[in-house]
Amino acid sequence: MKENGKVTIYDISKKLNISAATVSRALNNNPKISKKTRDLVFAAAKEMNYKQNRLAQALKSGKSKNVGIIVPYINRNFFSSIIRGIEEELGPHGYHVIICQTHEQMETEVEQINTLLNTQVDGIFMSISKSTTKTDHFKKVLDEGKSLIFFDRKLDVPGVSSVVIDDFKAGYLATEHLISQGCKNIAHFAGDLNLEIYKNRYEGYIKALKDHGFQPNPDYVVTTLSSVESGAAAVSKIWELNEKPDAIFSASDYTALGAIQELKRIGIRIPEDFCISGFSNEPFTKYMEMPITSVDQTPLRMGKIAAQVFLEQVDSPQKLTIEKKVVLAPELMVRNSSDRSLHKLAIH
Amino acid sequence: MKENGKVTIYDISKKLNISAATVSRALNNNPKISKKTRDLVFAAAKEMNYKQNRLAQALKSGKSKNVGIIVPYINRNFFSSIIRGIEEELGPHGYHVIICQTHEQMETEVEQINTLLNTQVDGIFMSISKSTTKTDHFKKVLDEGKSLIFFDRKLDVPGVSSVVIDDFKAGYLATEHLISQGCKNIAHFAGDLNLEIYKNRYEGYIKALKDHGFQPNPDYVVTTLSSVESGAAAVSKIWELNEKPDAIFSASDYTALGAIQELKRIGIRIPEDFCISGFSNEPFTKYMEMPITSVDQTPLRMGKIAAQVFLEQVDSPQKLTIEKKVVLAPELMVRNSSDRSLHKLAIH
DNA sequence: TATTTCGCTGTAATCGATTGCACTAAAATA
DNA sequence: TATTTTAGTGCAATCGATTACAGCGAAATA
Repeated sequence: MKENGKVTIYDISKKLNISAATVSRALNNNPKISKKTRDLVFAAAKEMNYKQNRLAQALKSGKSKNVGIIVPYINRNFFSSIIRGIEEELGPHGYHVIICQTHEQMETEVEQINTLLNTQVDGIFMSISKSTTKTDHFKKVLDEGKSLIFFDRKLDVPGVSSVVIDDFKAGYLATEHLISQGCKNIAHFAGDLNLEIYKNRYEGYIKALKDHGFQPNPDYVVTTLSSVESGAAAVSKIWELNEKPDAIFSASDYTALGAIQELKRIGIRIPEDFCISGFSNEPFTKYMEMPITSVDQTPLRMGKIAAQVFLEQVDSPQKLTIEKKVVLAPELMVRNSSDRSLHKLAIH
Repeated sequence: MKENGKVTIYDISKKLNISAATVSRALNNNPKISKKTRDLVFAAAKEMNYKQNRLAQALKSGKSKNVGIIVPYINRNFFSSIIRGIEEELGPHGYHVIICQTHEQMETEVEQINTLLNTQVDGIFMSISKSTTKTDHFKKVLDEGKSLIFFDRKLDVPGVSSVVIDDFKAGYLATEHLISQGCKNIAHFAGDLNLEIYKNRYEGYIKALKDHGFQPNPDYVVTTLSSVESGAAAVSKIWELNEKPDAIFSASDYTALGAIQELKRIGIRIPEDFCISGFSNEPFTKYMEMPITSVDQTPLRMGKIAAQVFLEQVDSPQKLTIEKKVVLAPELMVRNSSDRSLHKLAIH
């Protein structure tokens, strides 16, 4: 009960007339300490309102029991859900999570990694920024003997584990679903193709078309930003084509929404005349009056699995040689924006 | 460049044949160190890839440059936006944010506070859980000389600062707006009235009614959970009344959405026959085909201001005596679900 | 020339907890 | 009774950085 509320093992040791070493051992339930002493120490610790100083422990042990999580923006549903998953899996193991944002800047990403390393985190989880091209800063993490785990957006770096969904398959499934609904001219609203995830979605789309005997049409592929406005603009663009599409597989729910709004505005009926699938299963997709078909990326699960990979690695002595790549299955949530079966029933 | 990549000031001091103290001073730009030595040290530090150990600094200085943020759930738009605001304001000052969840359990909240204190955070930001009734754990934080700042959901605890929006005013504004649209029988879908925020919204609602000559009707107040289902159920409930309401001020966007869905299902026209306002300005409210009127809580701003309050306190020596209470103005976002002016124009 | 001042650097303690090694007294064994 | 074992503790170094205090050589002053 000192002024600043800082009670240390030395305070306890003085009070009980024993050494600080004994207090430390007693608190850690070291079997070499007699039950009598241990009980005394615990009683005194409680009475004096002793709190262990995790900083001191961390300095001594070299393990801070903190991990860093780096994402472009915290307040995106996808990322905050992953963070939640990691926190919930790691919390019970005594870890705290430190959150950083990159704002999609590689420069900031490098900086964040450096400060996290300075803080002695035991590992780093991250989704790379859109502008990330170099990998030196990732290697630094490995050089320090800490594990690095990519989730969703990744780069191939030796020694770095990753947890992603199968974006290729997701693109394939969504496109195949649109085909199954009778769509013949399927457009794709792509994301930044420099990112692996968007490239894979695109390729899944292409493959599905080919597998079902459709010739991919480059005019049907529009690169968009993940925004409602961008989706509406992209619709205007493809609407200038002679042979207009009758479906869109969008790599983003926001562009899908913008597309739907624009299509309705120009009088297109969905899903009768036009089918749409988005991506990410953003909360709003299921709340719409016309719920939007989308691909669920199971972010909570993704976070939990990333955390499990981390835990395996910290416990293992040869952690750096293990490089675990987990690929999760995406789940297509079929909803009204692309589901003609409901509609047909209504017609009958 | 040792095995584990740990370079300390001692390594630099050995290499340059000077003392570690000099290295430390040089790195900290202590003016007592000659420029020559300083340059040598910086060069060596860079060459050896030296990284300061923030744990050691923290232990020595008593300042970890970490703050804790405790929220019920990370992946709620409102909370993740606040976290973002805090991170963006504190990051440039060298702070890291550690995130914890309570899952609305007071027990967990107490635990999280304890582990954060053990980790020697310099301050704690939090929104209390629904089940929080005691305040002992908050006092502990103050006893340790650290600042505690509530945002949104708070309790009155001496010495604890807070940043909230004026929920009373928000409730008043929303209700008054509904009145201005010609609604005569306005219901309220309330949240957990044990929480100050929901109580204030309710009271703002009551006051607005009275101020405009309406007699509050207890039958029109339904306590709901913040979910779509709960909103639909609440509509069913008020629809059993003889005199049915013609508007709802809902303390949650989710219940507002559920209400809209249910009202549409039973054939009520919105906003012609019925007006609705939600609360929180969840992202989906503006994306709906019938965008939902809602109260914006400006979470980003709230987070930034909370961070500013913290910064003022850590810099001030008598921080514990200052107890700052910031009340932000809410912003009513009027949208189609309650805006009859648009509708009238259409009729003309 | 003798003394004071100043600029720069080193010594050692400190933050709080942990742990290898040494030590003592009591118990077990010869 | 003499000796070994064992249980229980203490001493002191350590993790890495900071900082009060002391010290030393060179320049400035008397």
